[in-house]
Amino acid sequence: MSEQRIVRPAPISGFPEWSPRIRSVEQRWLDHIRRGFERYGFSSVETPSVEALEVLMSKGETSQEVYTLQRLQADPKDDGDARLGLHFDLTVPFARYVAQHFNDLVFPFKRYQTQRVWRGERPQEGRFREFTQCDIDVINIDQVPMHFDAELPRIVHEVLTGLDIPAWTLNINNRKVLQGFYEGLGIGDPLAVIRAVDKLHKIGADGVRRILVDQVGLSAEQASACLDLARIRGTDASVVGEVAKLGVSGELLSTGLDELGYVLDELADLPSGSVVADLSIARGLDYYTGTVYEATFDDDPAYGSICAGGRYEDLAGQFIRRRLPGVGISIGLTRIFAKLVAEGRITDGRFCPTDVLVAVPSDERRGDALATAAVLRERGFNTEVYHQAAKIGKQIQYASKKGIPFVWFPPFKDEGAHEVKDLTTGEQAEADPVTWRR
RNA sequence: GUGGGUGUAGCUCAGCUGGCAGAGCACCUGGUUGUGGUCCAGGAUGUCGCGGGUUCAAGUCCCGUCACUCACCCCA
Repeated sequence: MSEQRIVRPAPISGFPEWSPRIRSVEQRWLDHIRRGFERYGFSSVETPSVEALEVLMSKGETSQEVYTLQRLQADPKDDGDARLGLHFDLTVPFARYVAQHFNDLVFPFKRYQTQRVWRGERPQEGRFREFTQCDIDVINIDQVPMHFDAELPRIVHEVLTGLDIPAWTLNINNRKVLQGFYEGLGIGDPLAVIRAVDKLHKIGADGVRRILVDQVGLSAEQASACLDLARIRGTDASVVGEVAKLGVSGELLSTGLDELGYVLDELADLPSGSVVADLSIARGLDYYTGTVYEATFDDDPAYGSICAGGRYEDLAGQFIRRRLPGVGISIGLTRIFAKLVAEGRITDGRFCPTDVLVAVPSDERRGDALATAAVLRERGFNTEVYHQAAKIGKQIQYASKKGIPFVWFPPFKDEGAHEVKDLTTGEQAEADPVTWRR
């Protein structure tokens, strides 16, 4: 042992990392999600991990905790580097991307983007500082057809259904309904109400009522009406009628109801209950202006949203003198995956992708082993060669620990035959590398 | 950012009212000559998070600090 001082390795809170066995499953998920997005013709885009701070902050007061980037050797007098921040979502970078590459894109531009994002908040169960989002967005010039508001949840439904995860529900609402309803009630600050109502599932009706009356300054009647709206939930377009029954009217409200009804009708063929209209969800104080989405696990809604998004009127418009509205939705891969990992439900991963380990009985036979491995690889088997001549038992043990299903023995003598051992059954038989089938 | 809890071997933890630092798992070697998983025997491993204080003596008590963790806030 050297005298060298060791740096103790320690986990960094909120920055998850997995063992190879778990990671292999995550990669499978990523492949699956990507295929799901491509089935609908979305293009892939990747943007840098960093954006100029003014881009990240562009939509006014950003509530997100942004990590900034700085060189260790930065000249204190030079504040140039502090102009960069790690992106906290993929929608804002995408809006910038669309504005910047406007001439090279075909509209409506449909893209998917799977990348890590960073938020400097205190980590907790299901809440990370570095995590992966799988985003799909559509941005178009001047207006985005409502078609997409329905297509995105359909894609997400397809993708998530293909993953072995606990039951979940995708809730849908429309900001115009909320805003129009509150305005119809004569409420001056609809955003404050939205923010309060968004907490309904967490603090309950009485808690929300208290905020609405005490902090937002609504009358008891107004607060009651807001709560009546928030209580509405339904699996089909009938919720539109229920909102109408509350007796509030307005142009924005009816536009919102038309949109919400349209989306629900378009999704009517999905299994009942997988997509639910929920007039309480609002998505905090984000940039959404129409449809909003939020999915949670049925048995643990407090775990947080596992999927979220919505329609935004003009995110890209801040970067270009064109009107570029969009609609998008994001799968919180890390949050979903981490829950299953924590519950010990990720059990079918492999430590390595190797199908066959070719044993090396002696240094003289090493060439045979390499040649055999080349043949197997050519035939599509993931093959590794044991790294040194060693006891056969050791080599088998290595394969066994790595979860490699087969160990291949090249002839130990010149006139001998190849043999394969199946580690799951323990059986061993003669085989020919050119014709062998697992 | 605010409040609570916890930091001892690679991992999970034990270590009572201060008195020579432990277990299980994992790891390495062996149980002879070309075969793993079981079993048996043996072995290596620690700035007790870091800094200070009290004491003859601190993993243990006190102060500070950092990290992790839980709740609030907020979100995927």
